[in-house]
Amino acid sequence: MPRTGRREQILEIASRLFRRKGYHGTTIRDISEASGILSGSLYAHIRSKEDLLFEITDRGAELFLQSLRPVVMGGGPPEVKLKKALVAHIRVITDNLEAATVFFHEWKSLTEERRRIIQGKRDEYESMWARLLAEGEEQGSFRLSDPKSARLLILSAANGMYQWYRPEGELSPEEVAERFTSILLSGLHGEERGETM
Amino acid sequence: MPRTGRREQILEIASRLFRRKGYHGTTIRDISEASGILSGSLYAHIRSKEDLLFEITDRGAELFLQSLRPVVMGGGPPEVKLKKALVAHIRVITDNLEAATVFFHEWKSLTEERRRIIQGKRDEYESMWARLLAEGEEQGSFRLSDPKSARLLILSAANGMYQWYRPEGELSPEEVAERFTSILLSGLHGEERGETM
DNA sequence: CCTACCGATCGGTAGG
DNA sequence: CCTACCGATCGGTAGG
Repeated sequence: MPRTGRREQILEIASRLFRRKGYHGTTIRDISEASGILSGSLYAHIRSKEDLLFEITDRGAELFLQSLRPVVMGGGPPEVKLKKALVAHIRVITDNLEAATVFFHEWKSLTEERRRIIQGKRDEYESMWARLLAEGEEQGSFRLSDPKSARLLILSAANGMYQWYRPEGELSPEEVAERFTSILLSGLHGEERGETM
Repeated sequence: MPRTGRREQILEIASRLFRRKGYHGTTIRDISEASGILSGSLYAHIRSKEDLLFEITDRGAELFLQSLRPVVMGGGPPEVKLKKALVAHIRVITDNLEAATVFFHEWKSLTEERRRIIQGKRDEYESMWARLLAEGEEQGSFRLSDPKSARLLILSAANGMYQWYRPEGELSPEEVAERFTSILLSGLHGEERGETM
């Protein structure tokens, strides 16, 4: 009978390897060596290599959704919600750097059916951001000449974080979110400082 | 003797496949079938599969560098240069969607020595953007409380375009660049409209 | 979770 | 550019 947490350990190791070498660039034997379980024995814990990719990717999607949902549903001024959303997004990335990277980078390697599941969750996440921006516009906080461009710019900037954020860097997730919010709200022409958000 | 353009044709096909399935997810036989050349015969044109990845990636890097260089070197107000830089960046992506995607997505699959070459060109590109922003700050056009965060936000947004830009979409590269510039300069609080840039 | 293994496929080559 | 092929490795399984 499998020791408790063994499967979690395999998922963590797979996340790390998929992040570094990609899904197709990682072999079952790589995972075997890194986990100290012979490759054939891995199949006592998993059904297939793709199962690992799906589970990592799907958990990642859920983390993003679950952390953004209360922000979008909650109240407060749009500026505050924007910052909270960015904090939530960055927190998911910084707390799950491997899984988040695999989520962004490798989900297209899933086969049809499972890729569609992830695609659905990505769409849901994107539409939550769209709602947040639309609300800001309705309330007069944001003036967006083109909401779609604004959404794409913000999401690209937020999604790109997994490529450069280092937990050991000088800025905390909250500080990065604060600076991004400042630039996004006021632009390069004149950032506001010392906002009490 | 190889027909003229045969090698180019192979590179184009490889770009398309690497974009869709990733480098490790694409086999020599995939390229063989798509190009109508038997897999063994491909090696009359290339030395290795990795050669293809490197050539695609390196050409992509050069396209980005060569299109940004005249903008950074040239004169004009920082706002105009920012927009020109975004136009140049988007143009490279839209005119070379496959190669640009491979450049962003697959360069880490290169082996040590060649990955370092690409890394160097990426650093060079990033530092050109840094110079552009620093110049804007020196001239009083931009007020950046944190230049590094600003650079990362802008580059992430610009780099993310390969993931969503569709040539057949409603916005031309210039129009996307204009909207991005507007948001980046003035922020969501108040975009300027009808600027004569 | 191990031993022992399988058929399929991989990138690449020899000889024309 | 084709024919014919190679050794290595792949994801996965049978039987304990």
